[in-house]
Amino acid sequence: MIVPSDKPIALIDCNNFYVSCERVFDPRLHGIPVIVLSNNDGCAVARSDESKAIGIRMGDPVFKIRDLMKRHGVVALSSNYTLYGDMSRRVVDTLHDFSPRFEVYSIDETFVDLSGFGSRMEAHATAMRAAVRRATGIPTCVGIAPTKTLSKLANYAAKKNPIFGGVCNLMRDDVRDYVMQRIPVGEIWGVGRATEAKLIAQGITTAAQLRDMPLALGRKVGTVVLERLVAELRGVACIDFEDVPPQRKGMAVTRSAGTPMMTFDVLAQALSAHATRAAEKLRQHGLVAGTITVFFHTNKHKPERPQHSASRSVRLSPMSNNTFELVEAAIAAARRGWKGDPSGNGCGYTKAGVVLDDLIPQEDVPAMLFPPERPRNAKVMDALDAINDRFGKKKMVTAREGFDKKAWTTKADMRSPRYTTRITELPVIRI
DNA sequence: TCTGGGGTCCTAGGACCC
DNA sequence: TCTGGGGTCCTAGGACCC
Repeated sequence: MIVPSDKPIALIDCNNFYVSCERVFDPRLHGIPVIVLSNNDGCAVARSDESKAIGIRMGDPVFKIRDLMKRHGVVALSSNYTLYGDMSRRVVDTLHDFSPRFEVYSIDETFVDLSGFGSRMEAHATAMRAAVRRATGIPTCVGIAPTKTLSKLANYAAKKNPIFGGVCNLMRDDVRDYVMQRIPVGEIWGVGRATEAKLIAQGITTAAQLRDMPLALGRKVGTVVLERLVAELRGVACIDFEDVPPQRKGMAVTRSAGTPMMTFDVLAQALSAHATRAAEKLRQHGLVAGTITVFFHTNKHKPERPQHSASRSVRLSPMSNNTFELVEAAIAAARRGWKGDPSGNGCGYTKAGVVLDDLIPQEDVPAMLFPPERPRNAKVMDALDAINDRFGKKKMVTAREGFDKKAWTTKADMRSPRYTTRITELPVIRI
């Protein structure tokens, strides 16, 4: 017998997180439309309320909204992940005081177990918001409900409707039903464009209607995922609370190029840089990879130009997190996928990446009967990491990557200072 | 001129085995 | 002329998330 859950789960979600981070350090950004751009300064990935109000949508490409931005004086900033990552850590640190059990779900959202707070849970959530605001300057909203999907829904309501005062509690059936009848099905966590279209075709347009859909029909229209989602909307918890992060399965470093990469050398430089970064990430997490895949492709938004895309994988044996081994493997794989004209020029690749799979903790690597000679051992990697840690990223790189990056590096022309993590970029106050 | 990056999960279908 | 069935594993691709 499956019974609905009565354990309250809170979702605390930072409002317009990237923009809010920027505003903490530059108060001039308050009250005006601000957007934060994706890598390569391509699209808007975060918008202030003012930017949303003038019609800028999530993911809008900058070149398409240039007029709108000019008309309304929109301030656009390149993304500054160093800053956002550090601010995110500070937000989570604050939450430690509010529950022994929480799950950091993304850079700006955390699920918090509020079991045991009884009738005080709303007051507790309000105190949590105030504490985060005080400690970091970041505004948040909280949704409370018996399942993760419903707490996402509650959070959405808290953000949309000021009547809730930033905390929406959907533990009560009547409030929950009221809210669910008013939320469009496409806004539900787990319903994307494709599923939304299928549901609307079935006449299902609200969260309440999706909740009342027969489970079997849910499975037929979608998959087991949609069936589970329907159950979650009924208050049956199907998605586990992961307070211990699961072992990650893959890892990727991919970038768009500032200008198309025409020659194999330039592509190899970019892929070397990505493989180098990927190896660093592996070592930071104490992992090794069993498979490396490289891919590169031309600009899909320009179908009138010649198109080409390639993806090649290599097994790493022995498994590795060694920069030199990964760079070598990446280039060998790229050579197999490379397509150039007779003069040696390629198609102008605009994006390339390195993907690592079959990750396991370094200490779990199976021993080999006949291990190959590996002169570039862990000590060299330690030294490499120590130098780049002390003197700054990319101070020491492989010759394959080199220091001349103009041909492929990503654009980030409007990045704010790394206020909290670089001593040279501290904010300065003049009195 | 200019369109992000890094993840997870599920399914279908082919290869392979007995 | 007739030519199985059931299981597992792997991969590619789709959908979704932030």
